[in-house]
Amino acid sequence: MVSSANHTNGQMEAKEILRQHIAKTALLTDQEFDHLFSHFKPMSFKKGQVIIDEGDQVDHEYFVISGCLKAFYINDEIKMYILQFAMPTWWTSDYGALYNQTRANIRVDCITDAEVLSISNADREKICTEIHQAGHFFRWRTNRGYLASQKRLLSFMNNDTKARYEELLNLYPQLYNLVPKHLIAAYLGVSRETLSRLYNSHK
Amino acid sequence: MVSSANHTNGQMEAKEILRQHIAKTALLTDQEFDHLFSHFKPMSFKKGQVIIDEGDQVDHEYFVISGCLKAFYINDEIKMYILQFAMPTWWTSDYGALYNQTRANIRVDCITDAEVLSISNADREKICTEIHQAGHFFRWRTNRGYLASQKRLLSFMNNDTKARYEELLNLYPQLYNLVPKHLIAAYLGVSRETLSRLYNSHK
DNA sequence: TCCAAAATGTGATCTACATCACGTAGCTAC
DNA sequence: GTAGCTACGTGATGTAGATCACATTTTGGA
Repeated sequence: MVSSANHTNGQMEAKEILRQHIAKTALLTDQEFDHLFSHFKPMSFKKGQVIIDEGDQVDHEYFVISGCLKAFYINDEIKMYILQFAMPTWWTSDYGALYNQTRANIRVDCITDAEVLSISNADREKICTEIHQAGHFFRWRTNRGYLASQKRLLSFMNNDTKARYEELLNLYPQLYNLVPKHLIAAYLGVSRETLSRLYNSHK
Repeated sequence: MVSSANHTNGQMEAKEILRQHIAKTALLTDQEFDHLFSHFKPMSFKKGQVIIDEGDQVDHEYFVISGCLKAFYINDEIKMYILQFAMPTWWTSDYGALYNQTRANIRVDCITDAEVLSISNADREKICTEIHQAGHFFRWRTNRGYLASQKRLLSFMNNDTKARYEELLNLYPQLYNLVPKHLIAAYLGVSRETLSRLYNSHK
């Protein structure tokens, strides 16, 4: 199901990407960062591979190095709603299952081939007690996710589908060519037909 | 604008409410909790009072002891969208403005008379470095807010207005008698007319 | 106690979007 | 190559909810 990334180049790059990502928010010494990084495990996935499935026990969260994942919920085995397109430097998991130690009801899989760094919930908590700045970083990171979710909620209440579609492509221009249109519809919360009509009408 | 709560009874109660709230998630000694609590400032507000206004500088977050606040966004000075009804033991603020040190665009005011405990962003960060379990608590708390927001987003995409209305009243049964209906509509993201028709039709 | 403002109910009409139905193009697998 | 699957386009029709308009009730101040 999962194979470790073993090409040294990829690992070095991943480490640097994580370092720069954290450096934007928290100041860690090289030693502190090395200690933190030692708890992450690099992983490679193929397009379509499932990282978290319905009902799984969830112990890890994932930091995206390359590629694109999706975190999604499926209702009654019929309708799919995408909670997040996880692009490079985003974190993803089923945070409900992870924090409350319940079974997953959010799923995560790969839209493209992807490289990620994984860390267990226990290791993250441990690091946060060992390195204050790491604690600061993770509080900030969770708050950032909260704000993104809140912003999207507002957009949902305030804007129509067309505006939300343009907002999404503005945020992630790569998305248009990267992911099938019906997934974009599942993110916007509209039917694929409506989305199709949307960008074929005014062009 | 703001008056400190000076009735000793109220203060004792507030301290106990916060203690029990934190105890559910983190283990603090009495000394640690006293230290933490010393950074909180009790405040009393009257119904209708504004705690955070558009454009304010935001330095504090608020823990609700009694009463009900609302955190909301107003679009084009016309439409109001309620992000949160802050009931006892909930935390609220404009977390975007608080974390990023930008001006408030989320407002917070009082639906009823209310007692809260306020703490500054700086003090919270300081405490998190001083007391590991406090850091654990605040990471958990932010994650809880994130999950609530995510759940509401899913509900928005998946359910119609009636289902969301029943979901809300199920979560906060007190709300029906406590807040005007047009505020409930502003939380559900529908017009007050639609909400009115909703519960007058099937009764 | 009474008045003005806010909250609520209800009809008529309009519209964005869902749903169903069907057709085509393009991949992938053997 | 071709069978089958997935992605995508597009018409017809139904419906939840927005919006406008106005009546009625409730509430909070002076």
